[in-house]
Amino acid sequence: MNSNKKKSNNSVEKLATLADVAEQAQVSTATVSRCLNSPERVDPNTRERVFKAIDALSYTPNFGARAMAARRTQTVGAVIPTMENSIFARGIQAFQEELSNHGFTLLVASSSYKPVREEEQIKNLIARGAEGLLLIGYDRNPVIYEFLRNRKIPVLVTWAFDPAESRPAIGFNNVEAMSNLTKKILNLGHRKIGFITASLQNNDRARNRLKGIQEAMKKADLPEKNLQLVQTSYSIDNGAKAFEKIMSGIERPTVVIGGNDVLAVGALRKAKDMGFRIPDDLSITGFDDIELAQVVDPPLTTVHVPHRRMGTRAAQILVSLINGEKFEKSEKLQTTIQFRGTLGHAPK
Amino acid sequence: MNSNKKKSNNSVEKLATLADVAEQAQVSTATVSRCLNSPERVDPNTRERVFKAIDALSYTPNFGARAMAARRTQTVGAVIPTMENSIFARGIQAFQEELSNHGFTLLVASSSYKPVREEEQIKNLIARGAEGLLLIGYDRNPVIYEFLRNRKIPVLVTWAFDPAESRPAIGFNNVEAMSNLTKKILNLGHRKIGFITASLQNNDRARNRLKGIQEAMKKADLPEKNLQLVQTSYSIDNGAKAFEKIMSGIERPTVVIGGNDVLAVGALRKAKDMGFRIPDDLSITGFDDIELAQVVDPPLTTVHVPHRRMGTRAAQILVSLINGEKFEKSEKLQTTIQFRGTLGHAPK
DNA sequence: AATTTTGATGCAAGCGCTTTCATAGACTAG
DNA sequence: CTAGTCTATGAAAGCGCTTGCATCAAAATT
Repeated sequence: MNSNKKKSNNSVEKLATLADVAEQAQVSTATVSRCLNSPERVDPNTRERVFKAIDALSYTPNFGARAMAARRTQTVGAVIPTMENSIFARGIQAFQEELSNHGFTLLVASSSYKPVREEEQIKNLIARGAEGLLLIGYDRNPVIYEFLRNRKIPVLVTWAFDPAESRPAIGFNNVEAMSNLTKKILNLGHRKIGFITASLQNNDRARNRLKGIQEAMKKADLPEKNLQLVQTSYSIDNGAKAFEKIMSGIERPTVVIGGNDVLAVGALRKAKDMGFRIPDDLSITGFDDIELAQVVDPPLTTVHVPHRRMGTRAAQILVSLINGEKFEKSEKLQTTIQFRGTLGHAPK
Repeated sequence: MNSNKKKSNNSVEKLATLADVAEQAQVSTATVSRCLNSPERVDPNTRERVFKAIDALSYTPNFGARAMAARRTQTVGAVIPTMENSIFARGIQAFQEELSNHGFTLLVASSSYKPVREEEQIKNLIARGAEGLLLIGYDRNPVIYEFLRNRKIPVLVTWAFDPAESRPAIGFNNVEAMSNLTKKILNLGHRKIGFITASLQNNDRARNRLKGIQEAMKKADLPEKNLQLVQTSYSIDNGAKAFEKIMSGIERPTVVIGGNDVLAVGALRKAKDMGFRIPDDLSITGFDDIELAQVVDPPLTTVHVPHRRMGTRAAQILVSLINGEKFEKSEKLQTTIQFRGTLGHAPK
């Protein structure tokens, strides 16, 4: 009741295509296509025949072909620095959920905090048809922004909000957030601060957090030398090592600020190992408020970031950007300080 | 020196295509294509012209078109239950790294532990041209396996290894791993066990871990009622709630086994809140050995899984499967018990 | 000098879809 | 009964690439 009409296609066992479905259902490919994309435009009887054929052949549309023909992919891309720890996980998850509410699919890639790799991944996502991009932070080669502009790909920056920048963004003001935290810290009598941060290069968020600390310190008339800085990459172990380094100095700080929770937790672990009582002998703070922060002992005082809200809203904005709607104004989310157990008064 | 040869394409500002590059570089599209795919086959001078043109037009190949024409995508897909916590992160990261050593790109999707969603995602990945699939655990609708077999898509199961199953897999034997842990636990004098697990439905890994416990208990002649079971979904809070539930019973266990680290950590937190001294009053164990396990206090005794090795090896196997090499034999990785601070003798 | 080999390139046929435009039939209205 | 309106469908022109085959000039071989 069927078989080789065109070429010898039953010997090689090729995949079913739209055309195969069409043949099986005795309709044109146009009709099959319509069944898939706007079923209401085809007669119920025909439709049923078509879907039967689709099932029979276990046909799946070829995304590439479809994208090419329709010139839309309903896909957006996101490049995040890492999937390894959960800093971005919650936000991205929410982003993805909201995206699928709007009929979009998310493609995620990670850059391992390497600009070159980020560039590759961006191109890769574009090649795969991403119609919009979610990027973390502002810092990147202007050439990339130019490239994206040429291709008219909307870009939304997240995890950061800088009033001085004009491109679309949703996030929080890293300077402000960290400055607020530092003020609290200073109010508790701390005068010497250690700061464990990710590499400041190519990372505006890290730089701005530092800036926040510096501003608060300046406002309190503390000299720069009262701030001890260690750059490392994000991991618990590195946090621990950095902490050791800071504490090996002659001028020990009374509080160690982690550039993020992962670093802070590493510092905390090491601090306990070294016999510090937290927060009596030493205070430690984090940034992000990821799961980790709640389960360490004592629980970590940290800057809470509304990750999920950020992700959800980011999806909405990006979708409207893709739909050509005008971009109004970058959105700033409020961070709050989540007081838990690791921040206390400076020891006498 | 250029402009509208064909159609009015300078008004509408379309994206540069292979043809545009070809025109600009005064060569055929075939040559441009070769420059991209096998540069050694084109004359260096020509090549240079072409690359100049590519730059000038900031051209990026269209992945869909390329995939369609070449019938290969150099892409593999992975569907993991969740990105939210880091259970799969390390393994997937390693998987991805090794994949790119082989020139493949990874597409990740998450199913939120929902079979239906997993099915969708699998189809989606296939539609996007995934040439092979990494899946977590064995349990899924046979129809899906059938579908995949029809399309000749190699599938590799990971995070599990079951000698009774024949399909390609790399992972660890969940029954065995948990049975070993349970033996240790029983050796320490524990007789009443609480087990907090993910839903057993559609989750062979969870079921097998339970089975491991049961087997060990049976071997020690303990009746089934000595095992108290709570099913919940993976999250720290749920772990805490489940713990509370277990402890609200009349017959309190002396040890609580977490189906994974996340659940265990939740239990640990709650246990401390409730005033239990760990491990003196109560023991707690986890499974996976993720970062979390090391930083809680006391650090969690858990089953260590060689995530990275699993990911790397999975990539190698999948690539060879895609290249049509015969599949030899599923690989079993050894888990070990990572003794830390939460497992002790049963209280007198 | 004649022939074969080699290397660089172009031509053109698809790959599997969507979509515009045309057509045919079934109704409705005048 | 004729003209006008819909509705359901099909024909066919691409979408942006790769690749087998053909071509041609230059290099190597006789």
